[in-house]
Amino acid sequence: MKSEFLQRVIGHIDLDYFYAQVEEVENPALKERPVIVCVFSGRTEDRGVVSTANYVARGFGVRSGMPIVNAKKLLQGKDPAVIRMNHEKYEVVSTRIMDALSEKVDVLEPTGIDEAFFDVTASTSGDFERARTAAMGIKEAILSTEHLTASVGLGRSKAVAKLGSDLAKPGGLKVVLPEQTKDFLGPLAVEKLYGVGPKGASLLKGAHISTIGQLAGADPQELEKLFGKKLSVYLLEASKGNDSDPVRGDLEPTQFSRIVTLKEDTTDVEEILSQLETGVGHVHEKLSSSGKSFRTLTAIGILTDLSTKTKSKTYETPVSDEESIRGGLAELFDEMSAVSDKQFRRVGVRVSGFTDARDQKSLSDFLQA
DNA sequence: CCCTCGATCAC
DNA sequence: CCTCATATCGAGGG
Repeated sequence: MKSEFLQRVIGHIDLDYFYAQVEEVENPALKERPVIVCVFSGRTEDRGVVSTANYVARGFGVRSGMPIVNAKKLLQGKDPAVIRMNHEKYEVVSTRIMDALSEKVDVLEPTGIDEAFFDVTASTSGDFERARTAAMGIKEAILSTEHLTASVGLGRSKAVAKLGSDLAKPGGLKVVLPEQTKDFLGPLAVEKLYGVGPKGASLLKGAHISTIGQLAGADPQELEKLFGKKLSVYLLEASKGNDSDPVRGDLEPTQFSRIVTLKEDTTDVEEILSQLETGVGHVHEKLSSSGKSFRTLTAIGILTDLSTKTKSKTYETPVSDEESIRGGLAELFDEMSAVSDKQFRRVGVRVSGFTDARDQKSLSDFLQA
């Protein structure tokens, strides 16, 4: 209970250019070369995007999300290493690191395969210098055990910590003391703030808000008109480093999904279901391995113009078998294609509305009814 | 309160 | 030219 009145000490850790760095560790000769780890769509030989590029490749202008073809142009004659993404491999490394990390902090909240928030308020008694030492130890441990570099930010809130690790990249440590928070955040561009993407940034620009400092001084009423209740309140808090969302170590996934790119655009439901079969298997496997059942099934379609259509159904009672997924999807895609005759480019499946053992219907519930 | 759907974010 | 996975919000309808 002693941490009850302490100012929080929050960290954010980000493994640098993770997928590409894992490949470098496995094959150190790659370090001198541009490396791009790619997701191939399977449409044609070279279609797809760059998932992660090492800093050598970034030096030539390559960015993640960039079509592979474009990246290759930028790396013409630069001896690039083009590597197919191997998610399983990165998952193993990530799990090892996250497990070790969870031993070194009070609370760890992974937010992706290569990043996590952590809380060290209690173990440092709220002292940022002790937290700095802990963070250096964490970076050192990852370097010596996995040969990987990471960037870390420390601050009094998640938004501050995240911003810190971002500015510390690659390989650095940024400590924002509570009393420095305002000066640190003030001059930064709003789009740097966690939760502000392209759409939000452009809305803010329209309101003549371009720095986090300006956001902090914005009229709450006006912000609410632009962003709604929840988000406007969050933005205002985060811009002052006062976002209060806690670091949670106990988060369970609430959905599993899989999207595949079709060999070619189509409206044919049979074809869609056939090509989505591996996706169904994947989602079903995730359900099995996590021991979850779901109630809501969603068919996802991404049309030729890249707009997204979804259609979902909720089962009366939780299910987890593959046939409920397959059969449900057939219905949903039939209904979807009946409404619009647009062609699908990518299709997917999502299960959500998990029920855990606590509120699972038990035999006694049935006997009572 | 529950369900459905689209949008946004960020990985 | 344009991958993939997840969480969250708000609107609209019941």
